Amino acid sequence: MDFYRTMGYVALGSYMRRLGEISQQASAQIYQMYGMEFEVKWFPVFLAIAENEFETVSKIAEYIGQSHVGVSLMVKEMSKAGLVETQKGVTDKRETLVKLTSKGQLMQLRMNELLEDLQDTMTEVKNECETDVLRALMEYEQVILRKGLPERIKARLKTRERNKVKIVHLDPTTDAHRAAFKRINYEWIEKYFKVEPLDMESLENPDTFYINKGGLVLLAEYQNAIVGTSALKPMTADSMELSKMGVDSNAKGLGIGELLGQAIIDEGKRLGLKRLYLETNSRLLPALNLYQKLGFKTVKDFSSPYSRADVAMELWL
Amino acid sequence: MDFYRTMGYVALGSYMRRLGEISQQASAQIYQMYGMEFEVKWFPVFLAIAENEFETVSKIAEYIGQSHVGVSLMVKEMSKAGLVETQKGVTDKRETLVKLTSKGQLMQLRMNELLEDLQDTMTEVKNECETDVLRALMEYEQVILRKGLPERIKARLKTRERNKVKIVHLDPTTDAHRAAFKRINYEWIEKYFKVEPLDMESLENPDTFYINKGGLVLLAEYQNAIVGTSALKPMTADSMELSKMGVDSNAKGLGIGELLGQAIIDEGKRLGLKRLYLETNSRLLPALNLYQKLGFKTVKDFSSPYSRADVAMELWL
DNA sequence: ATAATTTGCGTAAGTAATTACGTAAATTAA
DNA sequence: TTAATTTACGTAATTACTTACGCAAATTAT
Repeated sequence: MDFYRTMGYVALGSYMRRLGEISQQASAQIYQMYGMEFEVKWFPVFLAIAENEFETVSKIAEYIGQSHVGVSLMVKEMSKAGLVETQKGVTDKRETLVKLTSKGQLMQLRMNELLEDLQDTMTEVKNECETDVLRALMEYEQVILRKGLPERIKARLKTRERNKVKIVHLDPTTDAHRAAFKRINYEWIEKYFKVEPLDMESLENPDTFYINKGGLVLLAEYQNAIVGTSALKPMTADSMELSKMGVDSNAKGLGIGELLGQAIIDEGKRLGLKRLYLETNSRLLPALNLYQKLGFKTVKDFSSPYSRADVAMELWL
Repeated sequence: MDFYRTMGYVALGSYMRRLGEISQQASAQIYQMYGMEFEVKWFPVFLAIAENEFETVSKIAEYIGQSHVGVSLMVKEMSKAGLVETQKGVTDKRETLVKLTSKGQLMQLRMNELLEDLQDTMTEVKNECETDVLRALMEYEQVILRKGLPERIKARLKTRERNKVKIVHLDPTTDAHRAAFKRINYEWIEKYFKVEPLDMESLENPDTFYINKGGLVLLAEYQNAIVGTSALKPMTADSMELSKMGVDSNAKGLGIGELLGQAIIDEGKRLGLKRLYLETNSRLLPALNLYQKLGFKTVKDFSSPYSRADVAMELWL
């Protein structure tokens, strides 16, 4: 068990299972000591039947938290051992009602003796421990029931992956850059709208359309692939238009849009701009939320060369 | 899980196992989230190999506390998945040395990221709990390692069973009594010594030999069977000789000898005796210990009609 | 040096559970 | 009332281990 102890909380699950298995082996020995021909695994099923006579298979299963199949098999075994007997339900003919036989009742008497002694023994163990294991386990169960481990770790995974995203300037001489810029933007435009002539012109020629005019195109690189784009095109001396903001559908959820947006704002500040402007569509809710989060405010009156634009926003730097 | 919680410490083992299983299911989800094609059960084996390159199967098994067969099978699976590779030992040709492949090393990098995040997550969980589960579990393990549950419960079982033993007077008209008196005493006399004429006379006729002379024969009854005997035979007006103290070999360990001895002493007091006397043999160590425990002291000079008698003891009431 | 024992590992079989799936009865919807 | 869905349960297959056992290499005893 040394391994599990050095691994600490990380291997808590395995450690618990292992300790549990050891305890169950001890239980087998104890049953033997008490002269009981009784399998450890029957214990919860047996107690459930002993408590409520004429339980059904599925009620027992639910009560003890095991599958109905497992209960069904165990009832069969216990039946063979002469401890329980079954009969079909009267009102509901699908049910299998289970009750103790007289032999089972004798076993129950012996079991009660064992449980009494075990209770005392466990109290002894408990008193030798500083902390109350059972309480600790029950509390732990409550905590991970409230919010499971996968859910808890998700946020950490996201920030970890987001940190791996690099923002780079589009290099017009790199084919992979040009291809990704086209692919990612055609993807979302075709999904929601129609590709317009201006789209084709800008996506095919990022150099002449953005960069040579004093603007820029930023790309998000993740795992050796380009997964996000955004562009700035000069409007006046101290303002530019943000556009072509797109994230690869396989890379959604990492917050890449936010990274790109923040990088664009930083670039704007670096270039000494006073204002960023953008046009988008009211159907693109995640985009609207992102722009709002970045600090953009809606502009009322505007006209656009794009037919899909029905919302305009600006950000004063 | 309600069942396990209401059962409390009695079902602690099952409860731990169940919680562990739930945690392991969560682990499977987490691996998937991290994009790892990795089975939960590989975890300890994988870490063992990652820590020490070129571990042997049995060293891994010992380290993680599983059977070497299990490790062998998992190494096979992981080998198939391309994570590890094996080679036969050079100095010891029986050994199978295991190390990570380059794919395994990549997996290890990802695993390290996961473990780092999991570490943080578990710290978060730990902080939400009042009591430290891991500490509690480790403490519990220590306590039951020091003295296991079967050992702890044994004493309680013994007193419970001893309380079921009834001491009764031999009834000469009851065949079962006479038969048991003979059987139990012949058993130990034949095992250690030789049956003497006086044995036969007394064992065949407990009425004329003991009871009609003012003495008595006590029997220990347990589970509807006679499992122990002892007799008192008058010597003088206020002293009697204790003899024929025997316990069925199947009922040893319950302390029946002590019960019989104490009952004999009580009878002696009730009859107003001043002294109990007995003869035994120095080879019968458990018997000597019992008599000493009951308060008998060795008598130096004595003569006995039994050839096996080489020790005499007395108790002043 | 030879024999006996121990050690390392793997195959086969067993165990205690599970999930997948099928059947029949009961319940709900149309 | 008929059809669709849900529920109760069992068989079969699967999983994640275990123990039993056997072989071969290494070590120890004679």
